[in-house]
Parts: sequence; C-alpha cells; structure tokens
Amino acid sequence: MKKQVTLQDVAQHAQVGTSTVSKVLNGYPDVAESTRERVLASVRELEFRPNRAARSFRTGKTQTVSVFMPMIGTEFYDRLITAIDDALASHDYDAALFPLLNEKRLERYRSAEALPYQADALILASLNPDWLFADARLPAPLPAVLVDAYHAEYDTVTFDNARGAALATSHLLEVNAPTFAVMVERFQEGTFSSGVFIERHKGFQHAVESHDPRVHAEVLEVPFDPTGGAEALAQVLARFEPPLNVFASCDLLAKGVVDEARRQGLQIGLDVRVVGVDDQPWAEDLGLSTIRQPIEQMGSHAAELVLARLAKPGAAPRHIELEPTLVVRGSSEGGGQPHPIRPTQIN
Amino acid sequence: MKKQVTLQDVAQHAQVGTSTVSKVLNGYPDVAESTRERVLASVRELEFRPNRAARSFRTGKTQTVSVFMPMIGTEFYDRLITAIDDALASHDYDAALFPLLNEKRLERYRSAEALPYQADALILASLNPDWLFADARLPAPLPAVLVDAYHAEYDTVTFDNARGAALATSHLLEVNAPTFAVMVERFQEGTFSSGVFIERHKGFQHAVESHDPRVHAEVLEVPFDPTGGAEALAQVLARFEPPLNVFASCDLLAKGVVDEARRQGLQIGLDVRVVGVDDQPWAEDLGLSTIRQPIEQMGSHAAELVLARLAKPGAAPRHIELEPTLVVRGSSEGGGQPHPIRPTQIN
DNA sequence: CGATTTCGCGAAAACGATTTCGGACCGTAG
DNA sequence: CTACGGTCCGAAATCGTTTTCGCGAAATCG
Repeated sequence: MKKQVTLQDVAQHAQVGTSTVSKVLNGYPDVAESTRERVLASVRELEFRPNRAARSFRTGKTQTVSVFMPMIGTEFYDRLITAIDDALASHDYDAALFPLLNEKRLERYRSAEALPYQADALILASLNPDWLFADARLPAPLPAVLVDAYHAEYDTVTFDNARGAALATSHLLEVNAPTFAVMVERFQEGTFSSGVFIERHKGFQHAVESHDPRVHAEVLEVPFDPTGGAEALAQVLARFEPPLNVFASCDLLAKGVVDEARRQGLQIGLDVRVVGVDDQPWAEDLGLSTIRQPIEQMGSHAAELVLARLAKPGAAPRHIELEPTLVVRGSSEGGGQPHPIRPTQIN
Repeated sequence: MKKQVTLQDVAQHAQVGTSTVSKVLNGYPDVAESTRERVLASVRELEFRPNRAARSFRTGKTQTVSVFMPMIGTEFYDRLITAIDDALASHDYDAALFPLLNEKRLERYRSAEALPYQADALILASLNPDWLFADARLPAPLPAVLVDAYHAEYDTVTFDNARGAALATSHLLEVNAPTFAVMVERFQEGTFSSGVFIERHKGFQHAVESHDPRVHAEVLEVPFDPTGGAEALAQVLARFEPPLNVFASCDLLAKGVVDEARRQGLQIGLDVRVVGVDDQPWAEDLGLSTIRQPIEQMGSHAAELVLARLAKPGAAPRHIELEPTLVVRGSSEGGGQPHPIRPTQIN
C-alpha cells in the first residue's frame, strides 16, 4: 500500500506549482513549452496517475455515461454498444454498461444512489423509462438519451421498424405465394424490452393488407433463437407446398429458416423466399436478403445526442429516426449462394 | 441545475453538526436515538443524496468491484454475474461489468487510468491476466480474483472441467457404442477465453484412453451454437449407425444434438445417448443428462474471496476448486422424456 | 523611454464528505 | 461536595484536484 503520487509530488519534482501541473495535464494554453515538457517528464518519471475521485469531486463531472440495456449478448447490442463506446471514447468519455439481468438488479437500480447514476448522463437502449420506473421518472436527475425506443420528452434515436417490415413484406409479395411472418414470442416483450417486434409485426400486417387479399398470410411466434426459425418453417412445410414467402423478424430467425429449408433440400430464393431484419455481418455470407438496420449509426448518433445535451442541458429534445434499407440477396431472388460448408475437424 | 443538497444543508436543517449527520449515515454508535431520528427526517425531507465522488475521494474507497468477462450473453455469464452481483450487493458493494467486446475496447482497458480500475478490486471471469496483459501484470495495483481460470498468484475459483468431462464420458462408455465429443471450435480460444474447453477435451480423451480401446472415439469441432451440435450429429449419423454416445462440451451444444436426433426420429437415451455440461435451468425440461456446474456457488465464492482480500490485502492467495456432479436424466438412460412441443400461435 | 499589454506562473480557495479529538453535560460513586 | 466515567456532540483537519486571480517579467507600442 504505497502512497499514491499526487499533483503535489509532481509539482515539487518539476519545480513548479500544482496549478501549473494541472494546466499541463488539462491542456491549458498558458504554459511555456519548456515547463510543459519538464512537467510531463516528471509525470512519467513518478508514474503519476490523477485521482479520478478527487477530480470528479472537484469538477462535479465523472466523464462517464451509463448505458442501460436488456439482457445483452445478442449481436444487436454488441454492435450498438461498441458503436456507442467508440464514439464516447473519442470524446474522452467512458461508457459504463448496465445490462438489466434480472428484476432484482433492476430493483437496485431504481434507487437514486445506485452506481449507474454516478454518471454524467444515461443512455437507455431498447428501454422506455415509462415502463422501467414506477413513476415514469428517472431515479436521478440526469440527462438521458433513448436508443431504439421513443419518448417525446427525451432525445431519441429510433429505427423505423414498421416501415422496414413493410418493405420486406412487399418485396416478398412480389411473388404470389403463401406468406408467413416469423415473430418473436410475445412474452419476450415487457419491462425489459421496447416494442420493436410489435412494430415489425404491424409493418408486416400493413403490407399484407394493402396487397392482394387473396394471398394466404400467417404469423407464427417462436422463441428468440435460430431453432425457432427452423421449427416455424418445418411446421409450415407440413401444411403448405412451396413456393413460400417468409419474413423473419430478425436475421437470427431467418438463419433458422434458411437452415431448415436447406435441410429439407429446398431451393432458397425459389422454393422458399426469405427476408430477415438487421443485416448482421454474416447475413451476406448466408446470401440472406434483409432489412438493413444501421446499428453503428444508431450508436454514434446516440453518443452525439448525449454529448450535445451535456453541452446544452436546456435544449429541446431531439429525435433522430433512421430509415431502413432493403438489401436483396439470393434468399429472395433465386440462385441463393450455397451455404458455406463448415469445416469440422476429426480427431 | 439546482444545487445539490450537502451534508451541511442537512446538518443545518436538523440543527446538528455535519459530523453528526455523517455518523448517523454511517451507523456510528455514539448518536442519541432522538437526534438520529431528527437527522434521518431531515435527510428524507431534503432528499439528501451523499456525493459519492466526495466520499470516495475522502475514504479512498469506491465500494465497487469491476468484473471483466469475455463477450457475454451466454447463460453461464448471466448466472455467474448475477451471483457475483447479488453477493457483493449484500455487502454494500457494487459490481461494474466490463465485457471485453472487442480488441479496441480491451486496448483502452490496458491503460491504468481506464474506468475499470476505478474500483476497489477486480474479478476476472474466464480470463487470465497472463494472456490479457502484455507484461502479465494488471495495469493498476488492485487486488484481483479469478473465476473460471487458475493462476498461482491470485485468488481463484475454478471448476474441475477435466474431471467433469471424464465423469460424463465414463458414464457414456458404460454402453458400448461409438463415442463422440462435440467441442467448441478452437478459434474461440485465445485472448478472450480461458481454457475450459481445452480442459473438457482433455477429460474426454483421458476417459476414453482409460477404457476399452476398441471402442470408436472421435472429436468434432463446431461453432458455439445449438446449430453446431445439430450439424455434428447429422454428420456422424451419415457415417455411423446408432446406437451412439455423444459428449457435448456444453448444454447448448447438447441441445442441438438432441434436437437433431429428434428430427431424425431417433430415441434419445437409446439410439443416441447424450451428456452435456453446465446443467442449465432448461436442461431438466429437456431431460438432458449433464455435468452440473455450480455457477451460483462460483459467483458467491468469488465475491467472498474479493471481500476477504479487501479485508486482508496481504494474505496468501486462496484457491477454491468446485467439483462436478453427474446428473443422469433421460438423455443417457433410455426413456428420455418427450421434447415439449412448443406452442405456436397462428394468426 | 515610459506606458501598456501579454505571457507564464503560483498562492489559495474551493468542492463534500469522514474522522479525530476534546469538551460539555450528566449521573454516580467516593 | 468533589472526582470520575460515560454519553453525546461539534470544530476543524483532511483528502487531491481544478480554477480564479493577481503579480512580476517580458514584449510591444506610441
């Protein structure tokens, strides 16, 4: 437990005052080049590390943004968080992650003294304060930005999920065939989630309704897991003959559908036309048509909004809505690329 | 931006000195009951929230433990983190989570001033400092506890993966049949992972070798995903006739194997005997035999070790190794329960 | 050359909590 | 009545950093 090196120590070593050292460290202009170097040399030599607690104490800022999100680990959140994290880091902010693993944890986080509120601002990903907090008020008086969720009173970044789904569905309906939507089970919604899948559902419905009503359309609900997609298709194929159209409400489910179709020896893009949502990095390899969701942009916009709000706390809420793009690949236009064979090594 | 309520304000409101308020808040004994109540009333009335930065600044403690882990989102880490978080919370500590999403992030975390080191201690889950940090030294001089990884110089909590795998394999080998291990692809190992799958591989090998050598044994490597398990079994079934024994290196893969077997109309537990590792909550529903890994215990032990080290920084490293238990269910003893049919709602 | 501005620097005052230590007060024992 | 011990409380020091403000020296100007 050796004592920590303080500004004092550095100042003494460099033969200057503590304020000068502080100025050097914070890039103030009124320091002569020669002294700046001398100070930096001392900093290095003594391995000085500024005491963050003291700094935040003094400034009242933590240079940290807390990010709430539902159970994470999905590619969506991995990419979103990475984007947010990168954007914040380039402005000298840190992102502190708070996945809401379970109700108990959430409960702790409803207290104003909980760790997450020890930050300069909050980002809520796929979460709505109205659902999360009893009185619809954040426990602490921090500025907040919502990503993948809308709220009139906060800055938000959203993606037009309904329009994306409609885009995909209309594209599928260009071929006249029984058309199915594979959705995530409803119980996945609730406290922990925003309504993205509900929106996608609506978009599907809407596209179907504004189309030739004689086509058969149906919605299936499955667990959030590629297996879900596979089972859904298997079930459909037991009742219907190809060709079929399938709108999968996310690429993960779409992958399951593709897998199952392949397993049954069907031609992707001909017998079974599939469109997903997300445009995950692997969707291209799979030849999967999909609705591109600009996740990285959502993340960087969120960071931008946070920074802007920190700079101007009083400004009116801003809302950024990102538009979906339909990316047509083999899975919906015939001649889908073959599924790459996974090499398996035998002992 | 209303000014924050300070100890001073409370003291004034309650007609006492600041030190008295502080004592009340920190549970010191030398405060009369009547004043204690008066102070608490003022605290509530003014909605006083202690300034954490000021507190950590003064005490030098943050009451926070940073937890590093690989990309998360798997059930293993969800459960582990939950357990750690709960245990710490009950001792007035917070857990701050740092999933190592990508190299860039890790790189930032190699700097001693990075956010994770703004804590009283570190927990590394499935991570080894020797692999993670260039000079095999933590960037900051914090006590650290390793979970699911071993290191002589740190407190560790481990699980005997090799023995678990051997247990499972020996159990499978009670029935004389071609025996397969489904492992996670090697590229999953590396900076971000500990060697658990390597250990399980070794355990399998060892069990096979100390058994009748005439039985056919083989190792398959697949992606970490239920689909991987399914594909592995499909591949094996193209070359071998049932009955088969399959050791899946985790329940997730085992689920894939079970799914595929069902799909092919085979009897789980008779035609295909499967044992997984983890004993995830859903393994029971699946009738999956498995090696139980006491994840919650690992978490609480980790928290315990952290707390102990914080109390006695100088003590010698302690190592806790948890033993695997074989849980035999239908998937390895015949008469496996039927897979529950997933209800799918039609529009 | 004197007057004024600019530059470089340091002394000192915060920031909000914890903790030490002595003092006031009260009750009880000698 | 005096001494003493215990209980309860508050004044003040302290933690490491940022930031303001003023001072002296140097540079620039008229």
